[in-house]
Amino acid sequence: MSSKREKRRDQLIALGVQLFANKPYDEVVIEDLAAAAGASKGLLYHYFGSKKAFYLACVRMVTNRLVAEIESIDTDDPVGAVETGLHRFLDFLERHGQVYRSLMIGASGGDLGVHELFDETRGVIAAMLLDELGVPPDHALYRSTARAWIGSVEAAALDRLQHGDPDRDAFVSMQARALADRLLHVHRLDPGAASPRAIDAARSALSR
Amino acid sequence: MSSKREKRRDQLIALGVQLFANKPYDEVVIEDLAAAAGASKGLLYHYFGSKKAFYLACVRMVTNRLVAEIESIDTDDPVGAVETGLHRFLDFLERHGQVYRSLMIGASGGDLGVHELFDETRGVIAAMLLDELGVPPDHALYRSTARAWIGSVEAAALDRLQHGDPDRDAFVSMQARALADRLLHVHRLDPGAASPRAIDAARSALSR
DNA sequence: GGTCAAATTGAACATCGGTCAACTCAGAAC
DNA sequence: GTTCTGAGTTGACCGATGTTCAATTTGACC
Repeated sequence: MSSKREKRRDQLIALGVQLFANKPYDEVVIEDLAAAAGASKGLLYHYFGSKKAFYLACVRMVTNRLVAEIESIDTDDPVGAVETGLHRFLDFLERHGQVYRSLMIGASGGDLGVHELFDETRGVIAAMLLDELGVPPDHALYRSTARAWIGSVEAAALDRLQHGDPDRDAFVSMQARALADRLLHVHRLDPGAASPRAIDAARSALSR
Repeated sequence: MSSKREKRRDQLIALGVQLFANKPYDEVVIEDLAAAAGASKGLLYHYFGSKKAFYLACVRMVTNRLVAEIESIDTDDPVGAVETGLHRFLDFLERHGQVYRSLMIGASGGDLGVHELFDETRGVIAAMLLDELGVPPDHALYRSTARAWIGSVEAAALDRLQHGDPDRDAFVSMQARALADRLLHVHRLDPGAASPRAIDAARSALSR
């Protein structure tokens, strides 16, 4: 249930996302923003308190969308889950790539900066992955592996966005395979940490 | 040979790196910066033209240092080269981690933003890696693989910096192994693209 | 219709990046 | 030795813009 206040907030945020996608942070002037919203400058401060806070709210709107899409994947089949996760990430980038890049690039660091927010998002996704593996979230090797893999997916996806180069299926299969390789390697170092089901899934992903 | 002008420039940059490491971009005021340098505001504009340009110069100073350290690795032994590269990166983060993080986080995007600079740095390192493999730099699968791996190393290293968790040797061996796995997989998809020497090295890295 | 809290405004303020005309001064030119 | 020149340096000033706030409007509820 969204109150009238929340509706207005979301409406302003949606506009902000749109503006910040095309211009970097310090080229977006609050006054223009307010004008575009058909409101006054002061209103934005009433709702958000500061320009930085407003920007953060815009970023959170976008990252939330991504997390929601990944979260809604049903996890009966671990291998399939990873692959659809990758596909959804690519879809997400195709639709919101400009925004994603712009938001990640722009802005500055305060007490809680954009970087922290993106990092938190990666952490949430890593936690979902670890949970899927049946591994406690503080297991050092698996946590490191999850973060490494997520970092690699992000880097390669942005590279792909720029070059258009490895086609979707090749990309997905390469990344899925890389994850399986990494997981099996950690499993060799510390058998028993991950659930057998996850390990079997990794093995089956490699033998294709 | 550094002229007097370049000396002064570097001196100002060194101070900038120090300040930007502790405070985010928009909390560092040019006037304070000038005062700390024992100079006037106008001088900074004489040397750099804008605050953003000054910030970029500071970032470039740091990324150059990293590239130089990686570039100076002798590449007789591919496996050893990768491992020492990883070690140097960890060393670099241990010494300049605060700066690295702060600089990467701070600032906003203009015509040429910080993000572009960091991305360029990753591109340079990826190119060195591809060159080492004897692969043309525009080979899609290998380029994607290189970017993915570099992204994973960066993500995992920052994670390690935060948690202190996987010890150095485990970290290095995991990442080296992950690279070998990825390379061999691409090699299976497109044999003949990479130099046999590199592929042999990857094989030997896996059988340890 | 009255009341009160929330929404909204716009003028005033403060900060800070950027500009510029002037000054200093070391070293080249004569 | 004097003059000239150009770079280094300054600090006062300007304009843009984020932020504050007292005042006004709106709208829901009794």
